[in-house]
Amino acid sequence: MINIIIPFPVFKPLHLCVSFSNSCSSDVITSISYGQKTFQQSSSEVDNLIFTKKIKYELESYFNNPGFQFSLPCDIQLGTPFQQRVWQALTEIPSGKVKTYGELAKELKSSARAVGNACRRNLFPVIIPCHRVVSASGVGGYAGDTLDTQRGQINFLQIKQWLLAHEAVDR
DNA sequence: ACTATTCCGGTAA
DNA sequence: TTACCGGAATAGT
Repeated sequence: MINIIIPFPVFKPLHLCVSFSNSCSSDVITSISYGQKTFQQSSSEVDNLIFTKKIKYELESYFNNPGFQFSLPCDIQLGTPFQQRVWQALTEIPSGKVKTYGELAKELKSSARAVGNACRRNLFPVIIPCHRVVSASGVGGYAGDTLDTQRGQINFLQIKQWLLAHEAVDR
């Protein structure tokens, strides 16, 4: 498995850690997580330069142009069958638009709460845009944070808000 | 027994 | 009428 680190705009010590592996001759991203600088960037001899460049290129493109469409392969099968359905649906929400947990639930014939769960478990934040799902009354949660509860140093809701503002969603 | 929810009824300003 | 609480309903882990 290979990790690459990409700085996240605005939120100073914040980075995106992208992990990928090469399973039978094709590269797939296996997870993306938020971290603060101190992370180790693993440089393997087998490091696929082409793929790491593509990851960097696509993320930088998105940060420069919110309408950029990702084509990076994610190993969506790492999720449960239900999570796979939700994550797939997320990829179909275009930049600049949002859906509520309830709306998505209706489309998937599930419940708002279950959809929220699947979003919370999203292994590929930013490129699978779980930030485009909001609550009926407000903004909803992000990375486990809600309006009431915050886990680490940063309140990840600010990041969700930033992503939405970046995509020119008014709310 | 937890959730990144939502809807409806009651109450108060 | 609007705003704000409580509680039940809900589906997946």
